Amino acid sequence: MRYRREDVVDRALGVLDAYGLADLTMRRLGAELGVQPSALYHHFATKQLLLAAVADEILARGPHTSRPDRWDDAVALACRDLRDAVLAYRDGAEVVATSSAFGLGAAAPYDDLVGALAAAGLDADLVPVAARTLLHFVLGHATDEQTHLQAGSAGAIEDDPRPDSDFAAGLGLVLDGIRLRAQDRSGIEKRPTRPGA
Amino acid sequence: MRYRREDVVDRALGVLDAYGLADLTMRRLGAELGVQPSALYHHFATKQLLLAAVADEILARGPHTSRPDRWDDAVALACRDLRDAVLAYRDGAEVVATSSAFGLGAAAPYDDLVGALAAAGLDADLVPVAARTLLHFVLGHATDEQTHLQAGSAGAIEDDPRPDSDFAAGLGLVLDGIRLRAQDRSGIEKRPTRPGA
DNA sequence: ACCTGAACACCGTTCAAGT
DNA sequence: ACCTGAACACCGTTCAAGT
Repeated sequence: MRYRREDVVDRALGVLDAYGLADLTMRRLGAELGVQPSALYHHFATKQLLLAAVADEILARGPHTSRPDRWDDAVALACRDLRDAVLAYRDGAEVVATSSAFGLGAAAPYDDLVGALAAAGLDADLVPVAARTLLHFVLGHATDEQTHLQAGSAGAIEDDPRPDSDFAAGLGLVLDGIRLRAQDRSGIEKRPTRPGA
Repeated sequence: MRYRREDVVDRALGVLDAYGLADLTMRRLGAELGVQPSALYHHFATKQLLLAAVADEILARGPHTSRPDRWDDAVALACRDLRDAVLAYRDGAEVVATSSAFGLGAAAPYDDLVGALAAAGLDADLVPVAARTLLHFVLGHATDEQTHLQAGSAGAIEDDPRPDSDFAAGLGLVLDGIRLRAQDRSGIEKRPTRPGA
């Protein structure tokens, strides 16, 4: 059987979701495709590049909500989309975070955020800072969530399941910090930051 | 030669700083100590628990600045201390972040932040949210920095070296978001959030 | 273009046995 | 209490050779 890049990535997603990142090995993936591990190196020079392609595919398969007019709503939705995308696959957050850190893939969310932040009227050198701060929060939060999920199912750790409101609250925190520096600060008056908002 | 837990951790720190996390293997560490790899399992049940002890030691060796009176200064300094601690060892941020995510160690920074945030007069259930948001930012930022550092020295990626001001700017963002929710909001008026502060 | 087969240089972990 | 020696079940990657 002969495969193309996209077939390999598709099967890698399947192995990832079914067995987790630790079991997504070149040998395991080869066996799953009925092929020698060495055959995979015809499609990807290294495992790291395979994982970058997997990360990009996770993001491509995630939701791409149409951006609302208000810049802060657009930023919040970009974060939601990213979160939903990585939570859809087991260990998805870690795969995306690692590829993103190595600069080998997962550039789309950063570009999305920079685009959405452009309308905020921020100081130019604050845009990348804000984008990366949001990225660290979303991916860090999702990684924690998925780590505790499998740790809980393995019975290793006894821990509270962080609710979805936890994400919203943390995002609101960072978003308000950005709003304070934005030219258009209408979001702060419009949305009280005290509980009950 | 016979070793105790602390000797093993100390040598692990040395291997980590000299060769990086990827080369910190049980076999390598055993060789470095002049001992069979299996001997390490007398001190640590798994490699993960060894790494948790390494993470705790990295944090213990880091700075522990005395906390100022203002709650927001105390929070900022706790973040600085954490950052300085993990940056002092190669791949320190990743080691601490991983152990922290697995809940096997590195609990001190979270407790520090919760302690410093207690004086902010936040809604009770916002304190853990704020603490984790800060943790995600500090460790995510430091991990990025260290990843790009070794990627740059390996010549793999060409990337801007993010300056130290980048960290301060991101921290200011999150901190302002917390200040907005604090009972004592004097920090917002006292410290203009626009550039030139 | 895509794959096989075999090899190289490794991993974490277990376990009986030694001192 | 701490370690050895040997094994088990794996890794990522390379490379000549096949079709």
